[in-house]
Amino acid sequence: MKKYAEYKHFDLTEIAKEIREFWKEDNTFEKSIETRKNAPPFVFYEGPPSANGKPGIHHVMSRTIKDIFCRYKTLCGYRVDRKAGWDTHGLPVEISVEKLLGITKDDIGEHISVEEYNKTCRREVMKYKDLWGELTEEMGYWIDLDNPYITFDNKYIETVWYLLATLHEKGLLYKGYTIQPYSPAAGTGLSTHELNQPGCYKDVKDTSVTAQFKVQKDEKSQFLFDKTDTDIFLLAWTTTPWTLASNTALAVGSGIKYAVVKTFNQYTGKPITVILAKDLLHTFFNEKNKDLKLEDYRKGDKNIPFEVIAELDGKALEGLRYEQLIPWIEPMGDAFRVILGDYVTTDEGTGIVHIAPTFGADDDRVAKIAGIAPLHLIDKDGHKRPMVDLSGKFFTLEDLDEDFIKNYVNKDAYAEYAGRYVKNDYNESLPEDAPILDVDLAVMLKQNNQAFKIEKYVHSYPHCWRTDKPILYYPMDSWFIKTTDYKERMLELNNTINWKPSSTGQGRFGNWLENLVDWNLSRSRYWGIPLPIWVTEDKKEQKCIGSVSGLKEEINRAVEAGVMNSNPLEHFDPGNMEQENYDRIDLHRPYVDDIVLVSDTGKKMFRETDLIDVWFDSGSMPYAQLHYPFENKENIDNKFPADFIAEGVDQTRGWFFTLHAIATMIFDNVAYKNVVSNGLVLDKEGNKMSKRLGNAIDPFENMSTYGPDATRWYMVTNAQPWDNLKFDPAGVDEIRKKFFGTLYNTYSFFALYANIDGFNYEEKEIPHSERPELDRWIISELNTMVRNVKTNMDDYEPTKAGRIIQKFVYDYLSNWYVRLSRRRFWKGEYTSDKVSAYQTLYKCLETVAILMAPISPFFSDKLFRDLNEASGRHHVSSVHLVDFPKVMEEKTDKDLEERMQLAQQISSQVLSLRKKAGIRVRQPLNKIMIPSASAKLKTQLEKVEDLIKAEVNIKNIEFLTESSGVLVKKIKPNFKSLGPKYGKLMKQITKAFNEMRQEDIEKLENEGSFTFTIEGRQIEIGSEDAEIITEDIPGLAVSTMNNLTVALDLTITESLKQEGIARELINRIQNIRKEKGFDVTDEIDVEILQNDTLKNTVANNFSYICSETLAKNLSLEDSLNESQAEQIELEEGLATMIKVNKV
RNA sequence: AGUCCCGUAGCUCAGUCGGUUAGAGCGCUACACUGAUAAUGUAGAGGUCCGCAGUUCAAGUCUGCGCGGGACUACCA
Repeated sequence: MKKYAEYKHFDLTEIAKEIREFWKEDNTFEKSIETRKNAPPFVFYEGPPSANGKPGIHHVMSRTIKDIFCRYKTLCGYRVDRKAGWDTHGLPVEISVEKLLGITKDDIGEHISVEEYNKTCRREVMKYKDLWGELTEEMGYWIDLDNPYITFDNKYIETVWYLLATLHEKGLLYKGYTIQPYSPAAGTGLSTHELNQPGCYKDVKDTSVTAQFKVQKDEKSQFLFDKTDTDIFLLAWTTTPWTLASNTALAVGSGIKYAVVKTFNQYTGKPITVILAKDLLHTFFNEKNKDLKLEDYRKGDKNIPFEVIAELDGKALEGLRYEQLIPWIEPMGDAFRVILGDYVTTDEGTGIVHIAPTFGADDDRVAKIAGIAPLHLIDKDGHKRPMVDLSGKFFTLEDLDEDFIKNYVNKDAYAEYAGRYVKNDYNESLPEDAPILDVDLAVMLKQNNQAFKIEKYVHSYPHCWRTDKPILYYPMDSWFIKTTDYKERMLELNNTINWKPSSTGQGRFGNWLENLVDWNLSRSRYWGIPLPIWVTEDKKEQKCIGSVSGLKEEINRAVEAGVMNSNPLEHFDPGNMEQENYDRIDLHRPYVDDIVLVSDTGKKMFRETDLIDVWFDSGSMPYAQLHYPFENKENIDNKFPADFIAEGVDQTRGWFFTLHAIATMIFDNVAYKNVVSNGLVLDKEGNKMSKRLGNAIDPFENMSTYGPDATRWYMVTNAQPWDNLKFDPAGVDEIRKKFFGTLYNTYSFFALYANIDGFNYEEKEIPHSERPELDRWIISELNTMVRNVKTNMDDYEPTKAGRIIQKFVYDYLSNWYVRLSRRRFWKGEYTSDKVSAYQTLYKCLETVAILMAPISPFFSDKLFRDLNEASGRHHVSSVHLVDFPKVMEEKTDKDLEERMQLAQQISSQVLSLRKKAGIRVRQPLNKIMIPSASAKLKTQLEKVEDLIKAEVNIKNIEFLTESSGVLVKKIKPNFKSLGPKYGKLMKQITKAFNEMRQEDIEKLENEGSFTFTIEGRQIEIGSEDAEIITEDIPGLAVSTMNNLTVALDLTITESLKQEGIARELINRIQNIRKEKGFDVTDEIDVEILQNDTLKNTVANNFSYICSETLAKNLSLEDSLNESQAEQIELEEGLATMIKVNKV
């Protein structure tokens, strides 16, 4: 006969190791997919991690979430394919390689060839692949690591190219510019990543100018001129005066109040009228001067009078036109208009913002929206340029296009400043005391009555980390995807996605979509997917390549045209999908850069040197992992869109977005139907984990200390996935001891007795109706649990599901069912009651094992296999291959659950009363009384009476239904029912309730209604409107909880006393049995040294004592041989000697 | 700066539709039990529900404004 495995000690780490090895041997993961081969698919996408960094504890978090639902859906009968993936491109890899090689970006192509550099990247990016593999295995994350998608693979790149070509065909790819940090000293653009290096932001002292922009007098501005007789100026502040020459607009805030102020220019003494934010008046005008008369002012006076002559909303200023401040160059398009800017504040400056679209990202954005032209120059090559060249100086006239100068440039005015560096830092040859452009411009404005205020201003400004020179925000060429064209559709589709939590979807993600800008695809780096776009030198013709075979054909044409000598893709065999074929080529730089194509008109075409944003790589994974459409074209419907994805909330604008954008633009579909975004894993103090602070948790160490199951269970049940998790190893240990320990104990208990009785689940199921109350109860709770776990798992709420399982195991199964059923397992013959107990407990353990399997895959499998090994109920090797339990609604019984709840509560109350009275539980007591019991309550309690009696060791339960005068009652208003009816009167009604006398309460009880008079109004209350509880029963110990009162009779009669002592005696005998190591089935002889108390006690409880202790003979003796006897004390002052021997 | 999340006992977290005694586990203290024993149970202490204002008969719960922690995005005259 097969036995249930029994263990000496409990070690979760050991269990995990054993099960892990078993899975390998058994191919359990493969089986879990194979056995569902023809089942409906549940599509899951793995967000690719980068193996360039070591995995951390937060990866255990997100992968646990992923694993849970994949395993759960497998149990529910779906086929869940899980392809791993690796993110291999991007800046982090490049930076780490630069560090490794001790080079900078500038060295690439100079001191090290691109070829060699990229080779290093390819190698480095997989540096920690093995470590990731270990983590995956040790934490029990089931994913197919043998066939991963890899973003640097040529097949992967080909699909990405296909997607880009599709976008190009739809006209969604275009070349534009963005304002990016640029270092003129280094001659290179900087990424935000580089800008965030420590020490990049430094305090600098700049000349700041509050400039006066002269309002044009026209129909629109007439209302302003009606109020004053001077010129009217809009005030705008800047810390970079050199950008004023590129100003093309002014922005005001629609919610900001502006003041129109009549005053004088402090430098020229001229009377002027200026407009600025009302809130900022005090920074420009001294409150002390407000009573000065305008007409008393003389040029040169220190105190300048001012008068607010009007106030208006920002909206009223919109559309005003003004004269160009520094009229050197004429813009090509609409300009010099007041527009609304969403980001305008009154924290600093004037509340009116100077807009130079060529030198500010925000400026560029609001100007585009308002249709304002940027100030462009045309250089000798015919290119549009900003006013500053790449070396950081104003363009010289020689470098500009002649026609352009003729038509747009005020040569005389500009000539004075052309060629000047905007920051002296950019020109090493300038002496320290060289004139500063900003200062010269300020002086010029001052003289022209265009400067309202000039001062030095200290602020923090980013510097280039390589040259230490200030950076410039500068327009750089970039390729864009016109995502804005699909904004509405993306929003629409987003509404169909089930976000967990929903706030991330509607809030963070929704808002992001609302404010969508075009996707900047360009990265001027080396290691990444090259942009497959070839352009003629005159920029007039483009080709976007969408496949390797397409590229091969184009090259062949180029070779024919004599543009290329040979075809580097010569050995590539179009149409052959073998990996080997694809490994013959390399689509990375520098090889693609060497490819020159020929245009339809016969011109040479060169590749645009940019790489694409790595986020496009990962966003393409639904298709690229399948090499779609080159392979898997037919079964894409089974793989797209995903039913479920999960990643950290930091991916909202990363992977979640790129998946969504590409799916919307190309497939007009969502990429995923359900998405869980989990929060951060912080240390136990709530700080971010970092290697620097030394507070990072090593996932391997944690899992080997506490076991992966405990780690996973802790992470899932401690906080909702989307809340940040404060990770405390002590909490993991608590889970290990409490949850898994309890479950292990419960199993051990079962195994111990099942093995003794030879229970193998061979008997027929005891019919539900024939099982005892307690069994039917736990089965009811079990089914309720299954239903609730299923509901929550279906709703992607693993935390709630886990907590429900926990509650069942602790409160219902261990603390109540097993504790109350213990006797049934070890007492008596192998009756049907015993079989029922075994079947019931077995069923509970088995079901719990299945329900917890997604969260704690190792322990659950161990538990399941130990059970199944002996019973053979399931013909599968693992818990992960069974079907999720069906809810048997017919076996749930709400009344039963409720009355067991009552039994627990009453037991707890009685135990508490015993405690207070100092009467131990072994001392039987006569009765408890429950007053004011409704008929329902009474029927309910009668069914659990025996349980309560046994649990708290009392003889009887009495129900007091009639209100005999002995009960002292208390009444409380039912706010929920009275509140809506009486509203404001509630305070007085509460008072009236408090003043009710015992007779009043009885009247309400007996007649079902009672009437108050409040403010002359008759208030009739019914029994629904009040809660009546018994506060006290004279002479008895009373406890009230949840409107239920229990009174305990503390009287101990002689016979109760004797019974109590008999129990003590039994207890001592049992102890001795145990001490002596008797088997639980051994029969014994007992001799006791008698005394008067014992004589009656034993006589009156003789058979009870014998049956409890398996005593064949029990005798009272006048003397005992002391050497074989033991001294026992039955209670304070009652001691004797006893001899216990095996028969 | 914007968007989002979080703030309840020493710690980690529940708290339904707003309903008057705010709960659990751990930890701490005291005890009980001893055929689950490296197990189990009971009781006790412990609260400015982050603050202020508002709505309401009634606010931990709803609204507004703050404070603190965190994330993402943008970096600003």
